[in-house]
Amino acid sequence: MIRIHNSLTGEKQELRPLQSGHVRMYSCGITVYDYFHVGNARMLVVFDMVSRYLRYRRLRVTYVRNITDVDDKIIRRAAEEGIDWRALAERYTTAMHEDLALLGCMPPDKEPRASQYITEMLAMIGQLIERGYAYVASNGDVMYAVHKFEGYGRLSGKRLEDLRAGARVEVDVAKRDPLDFVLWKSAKPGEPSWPSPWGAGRPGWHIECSAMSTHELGPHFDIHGGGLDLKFPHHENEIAQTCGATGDKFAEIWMHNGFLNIDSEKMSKSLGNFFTTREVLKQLKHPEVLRYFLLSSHYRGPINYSREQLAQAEAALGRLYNSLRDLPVVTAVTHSAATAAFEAVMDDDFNTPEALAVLQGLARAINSARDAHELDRAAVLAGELQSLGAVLGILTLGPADWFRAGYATGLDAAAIDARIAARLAARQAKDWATSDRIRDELAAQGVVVEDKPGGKTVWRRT
RNA sequence: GGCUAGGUGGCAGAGUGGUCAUGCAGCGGCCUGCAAAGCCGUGGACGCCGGUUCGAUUCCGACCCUAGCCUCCA
Repeated sequence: MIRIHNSLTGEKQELRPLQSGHVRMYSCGITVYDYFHVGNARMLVVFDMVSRYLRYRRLRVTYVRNITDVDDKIIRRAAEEGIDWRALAERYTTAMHEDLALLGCMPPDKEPRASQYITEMLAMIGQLIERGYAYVASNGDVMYAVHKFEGYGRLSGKRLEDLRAGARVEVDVAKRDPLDFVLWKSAKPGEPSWPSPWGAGRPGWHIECSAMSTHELGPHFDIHGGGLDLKFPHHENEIAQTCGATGDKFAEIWMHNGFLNIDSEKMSKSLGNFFTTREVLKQLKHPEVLRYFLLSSHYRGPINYSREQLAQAEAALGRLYNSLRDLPVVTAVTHSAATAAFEAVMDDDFNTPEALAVLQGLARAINSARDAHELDRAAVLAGELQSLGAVLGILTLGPADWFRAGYATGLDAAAIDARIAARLAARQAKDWATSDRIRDELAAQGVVVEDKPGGKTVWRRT
Protein backbone atom coordinates (compact mmCIF):
# COMPACT_ATOMS: atom_id res chain seq x y z
CA MET A 1 0.00 0.00 0.00
CA ILE A 2 1.45 3.29 -1.10
CA ARG A 3 0.55 6.30 1.00
CA ILE A 4 1.00 9.86 -0.18
CA HIS A 5 0.65 13.14 1.63
CA ASN A 6 -2.17 15.03 -0.06
CA SER A 7 -1.81 18.80 0.10
CA LEU A 8 -5.54 19.08 -0.39
CA THR A 9 -6.34 17.39 2.91
CA GLY A 10 -3.05 17.79 4.74
CA GLU A 11 -2.99 14.07 5.40
CA LYS A 12 -1.48 10.94 4.00
CA GLN A 13 -3.82 8.82 1.99
CA GLU A 14 -3.62 5.55 0.18
CA LEU A 15 -2.97 5.78 -3.51
CA ARG A 16 -5.90 4.11 -5.24
CA PRO A 17 -5.60 4.67 -8.97
CA LEU A 18 -8.86 5.75 -10.53
CA GLN A 19 -8.16 3.35 -13.36
CA SER A 20 -7.10 0.03 -11.90
CA GLY A 21 -3.32 -0.33 -11.89
CA HIS A 22 -2.81 2.84 -13.89
CA VAL A 23 -1.59 6.06 -12.28
CA ARG A 24 -2.05 9.26 -14.23
CA MET A 25 0.08 12.10 -12.99
CA TYR A 26 0.83 15.62 -14.10
CA SER A 27 3.42 18.06 -12.92
CA CYS A 28 3.93 21.68 -13.81
CA GLY A 29 7.15 21.83 -15.73
CA ILE A 30 9.27 24.86 -16.27
CA THR A 31 9.07 28.02 -18.25
CA VAL A 32 11.79 27.89 -20.85
CA TYR A 33 13.23 31.39 -20.76
CA ASP A 34 16.61 30.47 -19.23
CA TYR A 35 18.60 27.49 -18.01
CA PHE A 36 16.74 25.97 -15.11
CA HIS A 37 18.22 26.39 -11.66
CA VAL A 38 18.88 23.88 -8.91
CA GLY A 39 15.52 24.56 -7.30
CA ASN A 40 13.83 23.60 -10.54
CA ALA A 41 16.04 20.54 -10.65
CA ARG A 42 14.66 19.47 -7.32
CA MET A 43 11.10 19.42 -8.60
CA LEU A 44 12.14 17.60 -11.75
CA VAL A 45 14.07 14.96 -9.82
CA VAL A 46 11.37 14.50 -7.19
CA PHE A 47 8.61 13.72 -9.65
CA ASP A 48 10.93 11.61 -11.75
CA MET A 49 11.60 9.62 -8.59
CA VAL A 50 7.87 9.30 -7.93
CA SER A 51 7.12 8.00 -11.40
CA ARG A 52 10.06 5.61 -11.25
CA TYR A 53 8.98 4.22 -7.92
CA LEU A 54 5.36 3.75 -8.95
CA ARG A 55 6.55 1.82 -11.98
CA TYR A 56 8.85 -0.24 -9.83
CA ARG A 57 5.75 -1.08 -7.80
CA ARG A 58 4.25 -2.51 -10.96
CA LEU A 59 1.85 0.31 -11.63
CA ARG A 60 1.36 1.58 -15.11
CA VAL A 61 2.19 5.28 -15.07
CA THR A 62 1.28 8.00 -17.50
CA TYR A 63 3.38 10.97 -16.52
CA VAL A 64 2.72 14.30 -18.18
CA ARG A 65 4.98 17.27 -17.59
CA ASN A 66 4.32 20.41 -19.55
CA ILE A 67 6.60 23.03 -20.99
CA THR A 68 5.48 26.62 -20.70
CA ASP A 69 6.70 28.23 -23.90
CA VAL A 70 4.29 31.18 -24.05
CA ASP A 71 4.87 33.58 -21.21
CA ASP A 72 5.70 37.16 -20.33
CA LYS A 73 9.26 36.27 -19.42
CA ILE A 74 9.92 34.47 -22.66
CA ILE A 75 8.51 37.34 -24.66
CA ARG A 76 10.55 39.87 -22.72
CA ARG A 77 13.78 37.88 -23.01
CA ALA A 78 13.29 37.36 -26.71
CA ALA A 79 12.67 41.06 -27.21
CA GLU A 80 15.84 41.87 -25.24
CA GLU A 81 17.86 39.56 -27.43
CA GLY A 82 16.06 40.68 -30.56
CA ILE A 83 15.06 37.17 -31.55
CA ASP A 84 11.79 35.41 -32.10
CA TRP A 85 10.17 34.12 -28.89
CA ARG A 86 9.84 30.68 -30.45
CA ALA A 87 13.57 30.53 -31.09
CA LEU A 88 14.30 31.46 -27.49
CA ALA A 89 11.91 28.84 -26.14
CA GLU A 90 13.36 26.25 -28.45
CA ARG A 91 16.90 27.01 -27.32
CA TYR A 92 16.10 26.56 -23.64
CA THR A 93 13.91 23.55 -24.27
CA THR A 94 16.84 21.82 -25.89
CA ALA A 95 19.11 22.85 -23.03
CA MET A 96 16.57 21.59 -20.53
CA HIS A 97 16.48 18.18 -22.16
CA GLU A 98 20.25 17.99 -22.09
CA ASP A 99 20.42 18.82 -18.40
CA LEU A 100 17.56 16.48 -17.55
CA ALA A 101 19.34 13.62 -19.26
CA LEU A 102 22.44 14.30 -17.18
CA LEU A 103 20.33 14.31 -14.03
CA GLY A 104 19.02 10.89 -14.91
CA CYS A 105 15.43 12.01 -15.35
CA MET A 106 13.39 9.78 -17.61
CA PRO A 107 11.48 11.61 -20.31
CA PRO A 108 7.84 11.98 -19.29
CA ASP A 109 5.29 10.08 -21.32
CA LYS A 110 3.92 13.32 -22.70
CA GLU A 111 5.55 16.70 -22.70
CA PRO A 112 2.95 19.12 -24.03
CA ARG A 113 3.96 22.65 -24.97
CA ALA A 114 1.56 25.41 -24.18
CA SER A 115 1.84 27.01 -27.60
CA GLN A 116 0.37 23.89 -29.16
CA TYR A 117 -2.72 23.82 -26.98
CA ILE A 118 -4.22 27.20 -27.74
CA THR A 119 -7.32 25.54 -29.24
CA GLU A 120 -7.91 23.52 -26.07
CA MET A 121 -7.41 26.60 -23.93
CA LEU A 122 -9.90 28.60 -25.93
CA ALA A 123 -12.41 25.77 -25.63
CA MET A 124 -11.97 25.73 -21.89
CA ILE A 125 -12.28 29.48 -21.58
CA GLY A 126 -15.47 29.28 -23.63
CA GLN A 127 -16.87 26.71 -21.23
CA LEU A 128 -16.00 28.89 -18.28
CA ILE A 129 -17.81 31.87 -19.75
CA GLU A 130 -20.77 29.69 -20.64
CA ARG A 131 -20.98 28.35 -17.11
CA GLY A 132 -20.73 31.80 -15.61
CA TYR A 133 -17.25 31.51 -14.13
CA ALA A 134 -15.57 33.96 -16.46
CA TYR A 135 -16.29 37.32 -17.98
CA VAL A 136 -14.89 39.68 -20.56
CA ALA A 137 -13.41 42.66 -18.75
CA SER A 138 -13.57 46.25 -19.87
CA ASN A 139 -10.07 46.11 -21.34
CA GLY A 140 -10.87 43.09 -23.47
CA ASP A 141 -9.13 40.51 -21.24
CA VAL A 142 -11.07 37.46 -20.20
CA MET A 143 -11.09 37.09 -16.42
CA TYR A 144 -11.98 34.32 -14.04
CA ALA A 145 -14.47 35.47 -11.40
CA VAL A 146 -12.97 33.88 -8.36
CA HIS A 147 -15.94 34.34 -6.06
CA LYS A 148 -18.09 32.25 -8.39
CA PHE A 149 -16.11 29.13 -7.62
CA GLU A 150 -17.20 27.74 -4.32
CA GLY A 151 -14.09 25.78 -3.42
CA TYR A 152 -11.66 28.58 -4.12
CA GLY A 153 -8.91 28.62 -1.51
CA ARG A 154 -9.37 25.06 -0.33
CA LEU A 155 -6.00 23.82 -1.54
CA SER A 156 -4.00 26.66 -0.09
CA GLY A 157 -6.14 26.97 3.03
CA LYS A 158 -7.05 30.55 2.27
CA ARG A 159 -10.32 32.36 2.55
CA LEU A 160 -11.29 35.01 0.04
CA GLU A 161 -11.65 37.69 2.67
CA ASP A 162 -8.18 36.92 4.05
CA LEU A 163 -6.77 37.15 0.59
CA ARG A 164 -8.46 40.45 -0.03
CA ALA A 165 -7.24 41.78 3.31
CA GLY A 166 -3.66 40.89 2.50
CA ALA A 167 -3.91 41.66 -1.16
CA ARG A 168 -0.84 43.31 -2.54
CA VAL A 169 -1.99 43.16 -6.09
CA GLU A 170 -2.22 46.54 -7.65
CA VAL A 171 -5.72 47.67 -8.29
CA ASP A 172 -6.69 46.78 -11.80
CA VAL A 173 -9.78 48.64 -12.81
CA ALA A 174 -10.65 46.02 -15.37
CA LYS A 175 -11.07 43.40 -12.68
CA ARG A 176 -14.37 43.17 -10.89
CA ASP A 177 -12.56 41.66 -7.94
CA PRO A 178 -8.84 42.18 -7.24
CA LEU A 179 -8.47 38.42 -6.88
CA ASP A 180 -9.78 37.63 -10.32
CA PHE A 181 -7.12 36.39 -12.68
CA VAL A 182 -6.56 36.53 -16.40
CA LEU A 183 -7.51 33.67 -18.70
CA TRP A 184 -6.91 35.45 -21.97
CA LYS A 185 -4.87 38.60 -22.48
CA SER A 186 -5.84 40.77 -25.40
CA ALA A 187 -3.09 41.31 -27.91
CA LYS A 188 -0.44 43.98 -27.40
CA PRO A 189 1.69 45.34 -30.23
CA GLY A 190 4.81 43.30 -30.87
CA GLU A 191 3.63 40.34 -28.83
CA PRO A 192 2.56 36.97 -30.14
CA SER A 193 -1.17 36.51 -30.44
CA TRP A 194 -3.76 34.08 -31.63
CA PRO A 195 -7.28 34.75 -32.86
CA SER A 196 -10.09 34.03 -30.45
CA PRO A 197 -13.82 34.72 -30.05
CA TRP A 198 -12.78 37.55 -27.71
CA GLY A 199 -10.30 39.07 -30.08
CA ALA A 200 -6.66 38.38 -30.76
CA GLY A 201 -4.59 37.64 -27.70
CA ARG A 202 -2.63 35.07 -25.78
CA PRO A 203 -3.37 32.78 -22.86
CA GLY A 204 -2.76 33.51 -19.20
CA TRP A 205 -0.37 31.19 -17.46
CA HIS A 206 -2.86 29.28 -15.33
CA ILE A 207 -5.16 28.16 -18.13
CA GLU A 208 -2.25 26.47 -19.89
CA CYS A 209 -1.89 23.73 -17.30
CA SER A 210 -5.61 23.15 -16.98
CA ALA A 211 -6.01 22.73 -20.72
CA MET A 212 -2.98 20.49 -21.15
CA SER A 213 -3.65 18.24 -18.18
CA THR A 214 -7.33 17.85 -19.05
CA HIS A 215 -6.54 17.10 -22.65
CA GLU A 216 -3.83 14.57 -21.88
CA LEU A 217 -5.19 12.92 -18.75
CA GLY A 218 -8.88 13.77 -18.64
CA PRO A 219 -10.80 15.91 -16.15
CA HIS A 220 -10.17 13.55 -13.23
CA PHE A 221 -6.81 11.90 -12.63
CA ASP A 222 -4.63 10.69 -9.79
CA ILE A 223 -1.73 12.98 -8.94
CA HIS A 224 -0.92 16.58 -9.66
CA GLY A 225 2.48 17.82 -8.57
CA GLY A 226 4.64 20.86 -8.55
CA GLY A 227 6.73 23.11 -6.39
CA LEU A 228 5.31 24.50 -3.20
CA ASP A 229 5.39 27.99 -4.66
CA LEU A 230 2.79 26.97 -7.21
CA LYS A 231 0.26 25.97 -4.58
CA PHE A 232 -1.11 29.49 -4.55
CA PRO A 233 -2.23 30.91 -6.81
CA HIS A 234 -1.35 28.64 -9.72
CA HIS A 235 -2.75 25.36 -8.50
CA GLU A 236 -5.67 27.01 -6.79
CA ASN A 237 -6.50 28.63 -10.11
CA GLU A 238 -6.05 25.39 -12.00
CA ILE A 239 -8.62 23.77 -9.75
CA ALA A 240 -11.04 26.63 -10.28
CA GLN A 241 -10.58 26.42 -14.03
CA THR A 242 -10.72 22.69 -14.56
CA CYS A 243 -13.47 21.99 -12.07
CA GLY A 244 -15.40 25.01 -13.28
CA ALA A 245 -15.12 24.07 -16.93
CA THR A 246 -15.58 20.33 -16.66
CA GLY A 247 -17.65 19.97 -13.52
CA ASP A 248 -15.35 17.09 -12.66
CA LYS A 249 -13.01 16.51 -9.72
CA PHE A 250 -9.59 17.14 -11.28
CA ALA A 251 -6.65 15.71 -9.28
CA GLU A 252 -7.24 13.29 -6.42
CA ILE A 253 -3.91 13.95 -4.79
CA TRP A 254 -1.86 17.13 -4.84
CA MET A 255 1.85 16.79 -4.15
CA HIS A 256 4.16 19.70 -3.46
CA ASN A 257 7.89 19.52 -3.12
CA GLY A 258 9.62 21.86 -0.69
CA PHE A 259 11.99 24.60 -1.65
CA LEU A 260 15.65 24.43 -2.27
CA ASN A 261 17.12 27.17 -0.14
CA ILE A 262 20.40 28.93 -0.17
CA ASP A 263 21.50 30.47 3.11
CA SER A 264 18.07 29.48 4.43
CA GLU A 265 16.42 31.58 1.78
CA LYS A 266 14.44 30.29 -1.16
CA MET A 267 16.47 30.05 -4.34
CA SER A 268 14.65 31.85 -7.09
CA LYS A 269 15.21 33.70 -10.26
CA SER A 270 13.52 36.80 -8.92
CA LEU A 271 15.76 36.96 -5.83
CA GLY A 272 18.77 36.43 -8.02
CA ASN A 273 20.31 33.94 -5.58
CA PHE A 274 20.29 31.02 -7.95
CA PHE A 275 22.71 28.65 -9.60
CA THR A 276 21.75 27.01 -12.84
CA THR A 277 21.83 23.26 -12.82
CA ARG A 278 24.08 23.47 -15.82
CA GLU A 279 26.83 25.36 -14.01
CA VAL A 280 26.53 23.26 -10.86
CA LEU A 281 26.87 20.01 -12.78
CA LYS A 282 30.14 21.22 -14.23
CA GLN A 283 31.57 21.50 -10.74
CA LEU A 284 30.62 18.01 -9.66
CA LYS A 285 32.38 14.71 -9.95
CA HIS A 286 29.25 13.37 -11.59
CA PRO A 287 25.60 14.47 -11.99
CA GLU A 288 24.51 11.65 -9.71
CA VAL A 289 26.01 13.64 -6.84
CA LEU A 290 23.38 16.31 -7.31
CA ARG A 291 20.66 13.72 -7.60
CA TYR A 292 21.81 12.02 -4.40
CA PHE A 293 21.89 15.36 -2.65
CA LEU A 294 18.38 16.24 -3.79
CA LEU A 295 17.02 12.90 -2.62
CA SER A 296 18.85 12.96 0.71
CA SER A 297 16.09 14.92 2.38
CA HIS A 298 12.38 14.31 2.24
CA TYR A 299 10.69 15.85 -0.79
CA ARG A 300 8.25 17.90 1.26
CA GLY A 301 10.83 19.59 3.48
CA PRO A 302 13.21 22.38 2.67
CA ILE A 303 16.73 21.57 1.61
CA ASN A 304 19.66 23.89 1.93
CA TYR A 305 22.03 24.11 -0.97
CA SER A 306 25.73 24.44 -0.30
CA ARG A 307 29.03 23.14 -1.55
CA GLU A 308 29.58 21.33 1.74
CA GLN A 309 26.31 19.48 1.31
CA LEU A 310 27.29 18.44 -2.18
CA ALA A 311 30.64 17.23 -0.86
CA GLN A 312 28.87 15.13 1.75
CA ALA A 313 26.57 13.73 -0.90
CA GLU A 314 29.57 12.83 -3.01
CA ALA A 315 31.18 11.02 -0.09
CA ALA A 316 27.99 9.15 0.73
CA LEU A 317 27.43 8.13 -2.86
CA GLY A 318 31.09 7.18 -3.16
CA ARG A 319 30.65 4.86 -0.23
CA LEU A 320 27.90 3.01 -2.09
CA TYR A 321 30.01 2.73 -5.21
CA ASN A 322 32.97 1.59 -3.18
CA SER A 323 30.99 -1.36 -1.89
CA LEU A 324 30.27 -2.41 -5.47
CA ARG A 325 33.88 -2.48 -6.55
CA ASP A 326 35.43 -5.60 -8.05
CA LEU A 327 32.43 -7.82 -7.66
CA PRO A 328 30.92 -9.93 -10.41
CA VAL A 329 27.73 -8.55 -11.83
CA VAL A 330 24.66 -10.43 -10.68
CA THR A 331 21.54 -9.75 -12.65
CA ALA A 332 19.15 -12.01 -10.76
CA VAL A 333 16.77 -9.93 -8.70
CA THR A 334 16.83 -10.80 -5.07
CA HIS A 335 14.26 -10.01 -2.47
CA SER A 336 15.98 -9.65 0.83
CA ALA A 337 15.10 -7.84 4.00
CA ALA A 338 16.73 -4.74 2.55
CA THR A 339 14.34 -4.69 -0.38
CA ALA A 340 11.40 -5.07 1.97
CA ALA A 341 12.71 -2.22 4.11
CA PHE A 342 13.28 -0.08 1.04
CA GLU A 343 9.73 -0.62 -0.13
CA ALA A 344 8.30 0.00 3.31
CA VAL A 345 9.88 3.43 3.63
CA MET A 346 9.23 4.41 0.03
CA ASP A 347 5.62 3.30 0.28
CA ASP A 348 5.27 5.77 3.11
CA ASP A 349 5.20 8.99 1.12
CA PHE A 350 8.45 8.41 -0.74
CA ASN A 351 10.86 8.62 2.17
CA THR A 352 14.02 8.80 0.13
CA PRO A 353 16.34 9.66 3.07
CA GLU A 354 15.30 6.44 4.75
CA ALA A 355 15.63 4.61 1.47
CA LEU A 356 19.19 5.88 1.11
CA ALA A 357 19.86 4.71 4.67
CA VAL A 358 18.72 1.25 3.59
CA LEU A 359 21.14 1.39 0.70
CA GLN A 360 23.94 2.40 3.05
CA GLY A 361 23.09 -0.55 5.25
CA LEU A 362 23.28 -2.79 2.22
CA ALA A 363 26.69 -1.37 1.41
CA ARG A 364 27.89 -2.25 4.87
CA ALA A 365 26.53 -5.78 4.50
CA ILE A 366 28.42 -6.13 1.24
CA ASN A 367 31.65 -4.91 2.79
CA SER A 368 31.25 -7.25 5.74
CA ALA A 369 30.63 -10.19 3.44
CA ARG A 370 33.70 -9.21 1.48
CA ASP A 371 35.78 -9.06 4.63
CA ALA A 372 34.54 -12.52 5.51
CA HIS A 373 35.62 -13.68 2.03
CA GLU A 374 32.04 -14.48 1.12
CA LEU A 375 32.26 -13.01 -2.32
CA ASP A 376 29.25 -14.79 -3.71
CA ARG A 377 27.03 -13.36 -1.03
CA ALA A 378 28.60 -9.94 -1.49
CA ALA A 379 27.89 -10.10 -5.21
CA VAL A 380 24.26 -10.98 -4.67
CA LEU A 381 23.83 -8.10 -2.26
CA ALA A 382 25.63 -5.81 -4.68
CA GLY A 383 23.15 -6.73 -7.38
CA GLU A 384 20.36 -5.86 -5.01
CA LEU A 385 21.99 -2.54 -4.09
CA GLN A 386 22.40 -1.61 -7.70
CA SER A 387 18.84 -2.46 -8.64
CA LEU A 388 17.40 -0.53 -5.70
CA GLY A 389 19.67 2.38 -6.54
CA ALA A 390 18.31 2.35 -10.06
CA VAL A 391 14.83 2.91 -8.68
CA LEU A 392 16.11 6.20 -7.32
CA GLY A 393 18.11 6.89 -10.45
CA ILE A 394 21.51 6.43 -8.86
CA LEU A 395 24.26 3.79 -9.05
CA THR A 396 23.75 3.63 -12.77
CA LEU A 397 27.46 3.63 -13.51
CA GLY A 398 29.87 0.78 -13.24
CA PRO A 399 31.94 1.36 -10.08
CA ALA A 400 35.10 1.72 -12.14
CA ASP A 401 33.50 4.48 -14.17
CA TRP A 402 32.44 6.25 -11.01
CA PHE A 403 35.91 6.22 -9.53
CA ARG A 404 37.54 7.34 -12.73
CA ALA A 405 35.01 10.08 -13.28
CA GLY A 406 36.02 13.32 -11.73
CA TYR A 407 37.50 16.68 -11.84
CA ALA A 408 39.96 17.58 -14.50
CA THR A 409 43.41 16.95 -13.11
CA GLY A 410 45.59 17.29 -16.15
CA LEU A 411 46.46 13.61 -15.90
CA ASP A 412 44.83 11.06 -18.14
CA ALA A 413 44.39 7.43 -17.22
CA ALA A 414 47.48 6.31 -19.12
CA ALA A 415 49.67 8.85 -17.35
CA ILE A 416 48.30 7.78 -13.99
CA ASP A 417 48.86 4.12 -14.80
CA ALA A 418 52.46 4.93 -15.67
CA ARG A 419 53.02 6.63 -12.32
CA ILE A 420 51.38 3.70 -10.56
CA ALA A 421 53.72 1.32 -12.34
CA ALA A 422 56.73 3.38 -11.29
CA ARG A 423 55.48 3.38 -7.75
CA LEU A 424 54.95 -0.36 -7.81
CA ALA A 425 58.57 -0.86 -8.83
CA ALA A 426 59.69 1.34 -5.96
CA ARG A 427 57.51 -0.57 -3.55
CA GLN A 428 58.92 -3.88 -4.68
CA ALA A 429 62.36 -2.50 -3.99
CA LYS A 430 61.02 -1.33 -0.63
CA ASP A 431 61.94 2.21 -1.61
CA TRP A 432 59.19 3.70 0.51
CA ALA A 433 60.40 7.26 0.08
CA THR A 434 59.95 7.15 -3.69
CA SER A 435 56.70 5.25 -3.37
CA ASP A 436 55.26 7.82 -0.99
CA ARG A 437 56.48 10.72 -3.07
CA ILE A 438 54.67 9.41 -6.13
CA ARG A 439 51.57 8.86 -4.06
CA ASP A 440 51.73 12.42 -2.75
CA GLU A 441 52.22 13.83 -6.22
CA LEU A 442 49.19 11.98 -7.50
CA ALA A 443 47.17 13.08 -4.50
CA ALA A 444 48.06 16.68 -5.25
CA GLN A 445 46.43 16.16 -8.63
CA GLY A 446 43.27 14.64 -7.25
CA VAL A 447 44.19 11.00 -7.62
CA VAL A 448 44.00 8.72 -4.61
CA VAL A 449 46.05 5.58 -4.63
CA GLU A 450 44.97 2.47 -2.76
CA ASP A 451 47.08 -0.64 -2.30
CA LYS A 452 45.02 -3.78 -2.29
CA PRO A 453 45.93 -7.27 -1.07
CA GLY A 454 47.88 -9.35 -3.56
CA GLY A 455 50.14 -6.52 -4.67
CA LYS A 456 47.34 -4.83 -6.61
CA THR A 457 47.09 -1.05 -6.67
CA VAL A 458 44.00 0.84 -7.71
CA TRP A 459 43.36 4.55 -8.10
CA ARG A 460 40.42 6.84 -8.12
CA ARG A 461 39.78 10.48 -8.70
CA THR A 462 38.56 12.48 -5.77
C1' G B 1 -1.85 41.39 9.85
C1' G B 2 -3.90 36.36 7.87
C1' C B 3 -2.48 31.39 6.58
C1' U B 4 1.18 27.22 6.33
C1' A B 5 5.54 24.52 7.42
C1' G B 6 9.61 23.79 10.68
C1' G B 7 13.18 24.15 15.06
C1' U B 8 17.04 16.85 16.40
C1' G B 9 24.16 15.52 18.29
C1' G B 10 30.34 19.33 15.00
C1' C B 11 27.61 19.26 9.82
C1' A B 12 23.48 17.24 7.07
C1' G B 13 19.15 14.52 7.88
C1' A B 14 15.20 10.45 9.19
C1' G B 15 12.25 8.67 12.96
C1' U B 16 9.85 7.16 17.51
C1' G B 17 5.62 7.48 23.84
C1' G B 18 10.15 3.49 27.12
C1' U B 19 16.71 -0.83 23.22
C1' C B 20 19.47 1.18 16.42
C1' A B 21 18.42 5.95 12.00
C1' U B 22 21.85 6.89 8.11
C1' G B 23 25.97 9.67 5.83
C1' C B 24 30.10 13.14 6.64
C1' A B 25 33.50 14.68 10.54
C1' G B 26 35.83 12.83 15.70
C1' C B 27 37.94 9.05 18.94
C1' G B 28 39.93 3.74 19.99
C1' G B 29 41.15 -0.97 17.72
C1' C B 30 42.07 -4.46 13.42
C1' C B 31 44.25 -4.48 8.61
C1' U B 32 48.59 -1.76 5.96
C1' G B 33 55.86 -0.80 5.12
C1' C B 34 53.08 3.87 6.04
C1' A B 35 48.56 5.22 3.99
C1' A B 36 43.80 4.80 1.60
C1' A B 37 39.57 1.84 1.55
C1' G B 38 37.12 -1.48 4.67
C1' C B 39 35.69 -3.89 9.22
C1' C B 40 34.77 -3.76 14.69
C1' G B 41 33.82 -0.52 18.73
C1' U B 42 32.68 4.47 20.72
C1' G B 43 31.15 9.52 22.47
C1' G B 44 27.50 13.19 21.39
C1' A B 45 20.65 15.37 20.22
C1' C B 46 15.91 16.28 20.23
C1' G B 47 14.28 25.46 20.80
C1' C B 48 12.08 27.29 25.76
C1' C B 49 8.24 26.71 29.70
C1' G B 50 4.23 24.12 31.55
C1' G B 51 0.63 19.82 31.19
C1' U B 52 -0.99 14.52 30.26
C1' U B 53 1.69 9.82 31.45
C1' C B 54 4.76 4.94 35.46
C1' G B 55 7.75 7.29 31.45
C1' A B 56 7.97 12.39 26.35
C1' U B 57 12.51 14.45 21.69
C1' U B 58 7.83 11.97 20.25
C1' C B 59 0.94 13.78 22.60
C1' C B 60 -1.47 18.73 24.39
C1' G B 61 -1.04 24.19 25.48
C1' A B 62 1.62 28.82 25.77
C1' C B 63 6.09 31.23 24.33
C1' C B 64 10.60 32.28 21.43
C1' C B 65 12.93 31.76 16.73
C1' U B 66 13.26 30.60 11.34
C1' A B 67 11.32 29.98 6.54
C1' G B 68 7.37 30.15 2.98
C1' C B 69 2.67 31.86 0.88
C1' C B 70 -0.88 36.11 0.71
C1' U B 71 2.53 39.43 -6.29
C1' C B 72 5.79 36.28 -11.29
C1' C B 73 8.41 31.85 -9.32
C1' A B 74 9.64 24.41 -9.16
